[in-house]
Amino acid sequence: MEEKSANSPPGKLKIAGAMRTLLEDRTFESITIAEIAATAGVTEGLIYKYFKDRRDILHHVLKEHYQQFLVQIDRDLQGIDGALNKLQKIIWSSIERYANHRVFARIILLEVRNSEGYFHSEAYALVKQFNRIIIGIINEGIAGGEIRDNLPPAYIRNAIFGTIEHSCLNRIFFNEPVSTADTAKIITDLLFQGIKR
Amino acid sequence: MEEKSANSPPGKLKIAGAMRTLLEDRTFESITIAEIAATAGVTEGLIYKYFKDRRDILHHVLKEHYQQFLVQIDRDLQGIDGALNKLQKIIWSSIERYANHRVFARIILLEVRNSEGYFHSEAYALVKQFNRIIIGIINEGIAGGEIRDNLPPAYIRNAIFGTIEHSCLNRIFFNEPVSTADTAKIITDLLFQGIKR
DNA sequence: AAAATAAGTAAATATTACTTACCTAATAGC
DNA sequence: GCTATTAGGTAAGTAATATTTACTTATTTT
Repeated sequence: MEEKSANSPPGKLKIAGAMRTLLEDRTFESITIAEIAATAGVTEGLIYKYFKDRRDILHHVLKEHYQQFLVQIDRDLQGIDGALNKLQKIIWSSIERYANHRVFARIILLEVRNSEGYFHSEAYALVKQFNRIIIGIINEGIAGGEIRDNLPPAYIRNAIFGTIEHSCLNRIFFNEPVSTADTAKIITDLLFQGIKR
Repeated sequence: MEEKSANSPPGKLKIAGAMRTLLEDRTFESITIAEIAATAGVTEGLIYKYFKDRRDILHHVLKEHYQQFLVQIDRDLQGIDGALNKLQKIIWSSIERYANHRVFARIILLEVRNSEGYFHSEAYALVKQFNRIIIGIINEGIAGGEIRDNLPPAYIRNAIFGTIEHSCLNRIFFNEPVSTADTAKIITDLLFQGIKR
């Protein structure tokens, strides 16, 4: 049975909400089960009714965020033609997400990749799904002659997301605001044209 | 007094060595103090004589790795003229490091950035030092007309390291071998020329 | 050689993730 | 409409493990 957040029991919603709140300005490692329970207003035991362990809560929160993100990306891409135009929009949308959803950025960029379990989570399945979409667009661009045909698509994807992530990470660490429009423009220009004069 | 690894007490060396060994195929989170002590052949108490806490051992190991890396980079750059040639060599050297020093890659790409303490560590000071070198080379390239003058240097740096890291991360996760030469060639080409046809 | 400091140990304590046994309210089946 | 079953929830434990403390032994310094 698909579990929609709408019909999730109130306790589960409160637990996930508490994790989100606490991640706003704390690292995952520093957040204790006792704190989560207190913030959620439930007992510690209940947490283990809904989640396998502490990390499972994190994966759950990421999954929900990523679902929203994919819905938004899908919408953002509608009506856009051309692989480069689509990539440009994806760059913009991704930066916008990181800039306006610090918790999402924190989790995916810093907190999950260091555990084996993540790669078997539902959240990671969504990441792979997004990846396939990107690779599809890149291949479309190569086939259509918009994108160079002597670069492996996976590297192009790595360049796009590596650059975005590195650019957003520092901002997140030091709580600096990110101008989505400016950042997206610079990164798109850099990746499309290269750095060489 | 500067503490050289040469004159570190044997216990401290064994502890750092144990951490390195265990990180070879385990995540930091999963490594316990008891295990470190057992692997090192010392008692748990001794660990707290030399290190503030568990994470401090990690920072210490990273610092030692990074020191080696900086020495190597310095050597690698000798005799190379031109900003782009230097950047190309730095790309190659960085990939080579990640490819051949999995523990180093693990620590810096996955294990430290999620804790506040890292940004006050000696290891991070070395990272900042390396960053200044890179920005210097980029500025040199802009001044000399080799590199476009309408891209902020920090973004160029982000693109270089973001792309390298993303390209090496997956390989590390899934234990795939990395061909330094091929990877460096592709990334350099991609970043220098851009992805647009 | 005495004093001081560094290296190292063993056992206690403190923290915190996770379990167990239980209660209560809702709900499905007859 | 009564009963069995399950879902939501609690409180008090247990177990794992990071960190401290008080102490012993070796090494240096004067």
